Amino acid sequence: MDKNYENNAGVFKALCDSNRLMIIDLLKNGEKCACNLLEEMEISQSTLSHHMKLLCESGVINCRREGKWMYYSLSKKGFEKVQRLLDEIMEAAVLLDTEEECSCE
Amino acid sequence: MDKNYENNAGVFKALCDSNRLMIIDLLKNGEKCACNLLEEMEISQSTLSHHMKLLCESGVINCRREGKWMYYSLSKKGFEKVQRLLDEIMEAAVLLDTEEECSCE
DNA sequence: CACTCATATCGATAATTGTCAATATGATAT
DNA sequence: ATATCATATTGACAATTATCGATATGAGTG
Repeated sequence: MDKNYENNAGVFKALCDSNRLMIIDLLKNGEKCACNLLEEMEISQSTLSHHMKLLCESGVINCRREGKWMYYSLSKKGFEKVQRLLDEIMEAAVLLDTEEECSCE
Repeated sequence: MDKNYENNAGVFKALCDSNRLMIIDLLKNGEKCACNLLEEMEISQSTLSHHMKLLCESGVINCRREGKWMYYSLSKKGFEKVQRLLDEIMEAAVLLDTEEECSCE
């Protein structure tokens, strides 16, 4: 149980950083080399490498090496997993939006 | 652009903590009072309150006050927003899973 | 082999986040 | 008004994460 919460949280962690979302966005048009990503972002090479590692480990991004270069692409499987996670939450749920938004502040 | 990444990251941040996922899970069967949630979790009252604030602000949870009590429930709208975010990522994307999982490690 | 290039890892630091105990607030009841 | 109960906020601290520069690794090249 608790293990599962931890695991699932890990998947969402991959998506909760703005730089990582930008990386995902940059990959929407297809596979890119790490060096291309680096050019388009204002972060250091080691920081990019760190984010790529996280993204790959969480499964939402695929990578493959080609000689010196690393190529990254979005993982259909990975994102489907995230969707399934969300679906699980929603489907089992009694979702009753009260008329208004959260009324307390 | 950058603003948007930041905003979207915020939505996923709500889901990237195991205690918050547990709270969401506990709310699957319907609205619950903060005090009930507190009974079922091993965190302090102030910590729960902090998480509830985050969850409400991100929009995935509704709250309403009834006298002294706060009642929380999952927000259909909120989760649909998260799904839409994910869809945006996936739909625009050229998702090409290479035959195998990430081959580098 | 030595050299270069692309990427990964390490170690340190800064920033953010989770947590708690203590206290404040706001509602109800006496 | 005072007391009590449920929740929120505050302030402090611990844990985690993002970031960087420096260095290591590993692949290609001369």
